[in-house]
Amino acid sequence: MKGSGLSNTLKKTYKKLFKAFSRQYWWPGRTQFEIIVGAILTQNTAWTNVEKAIKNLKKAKVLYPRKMHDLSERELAKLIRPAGYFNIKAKRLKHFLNYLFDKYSGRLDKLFKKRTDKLRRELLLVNGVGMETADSILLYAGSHPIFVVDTYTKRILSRHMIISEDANYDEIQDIFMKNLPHDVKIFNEYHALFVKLGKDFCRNRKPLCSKCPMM
DNA sequence: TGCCAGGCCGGGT
DNA sequence: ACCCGGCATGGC
Repeated sequence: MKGSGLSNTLKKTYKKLFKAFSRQYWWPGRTQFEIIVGAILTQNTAWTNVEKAIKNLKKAKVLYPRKMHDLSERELAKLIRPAGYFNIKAKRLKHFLNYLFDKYSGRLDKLFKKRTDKLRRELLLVNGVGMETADSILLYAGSHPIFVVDTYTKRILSRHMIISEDANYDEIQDIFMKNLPHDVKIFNEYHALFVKLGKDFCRNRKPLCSKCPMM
């Protein structure tokens, strides 16, 4: 599919989803730091499990960069247990915090002042932060205009023949970045709508294609 | 009761 | 440049 056709398809799809589901009010988290922590905890994990972990962190009053940085890895792992992969995720959170304190003295406002492309490259150097996590942090915590691609995005687009089965992350992201205005609100809402559609109608186990608003 | 969930890394080919 | 096993809890 070529340029203008694709652009129209993406805009129509957005309108269809927005009409079906309306605003999603993402990211489900208030502070920038909570969003970053959630982005790491939700890696290949159901959000309901992440919520339990976040609740533990709040109850322990460690959902702040300084407090979590001071916490031992073992203690952190214990608190985030319900999110699964708790040992490796505790390491990943620590890696991010080490980076944040080494380079930005623990200040997220400083971190997010960096240019989008430079910051993205930096985030990808943090062990445990891959492309989706980096882009989620950029868009939802930092309000940088970048499109987040996840399994739902891939599954939905490939099932609807808009992309091929084996399209990789960058290719899919490019489709959106090259065919939509670079608008934080649009990128935010679009990805959230894909997740909503994915959860309700496009699970791997139980697809509900007959009722899918895309059809 | 097995399979899956808003990935990513490290080692192998 | 891919491909694969490992990481782990909770819900349906």
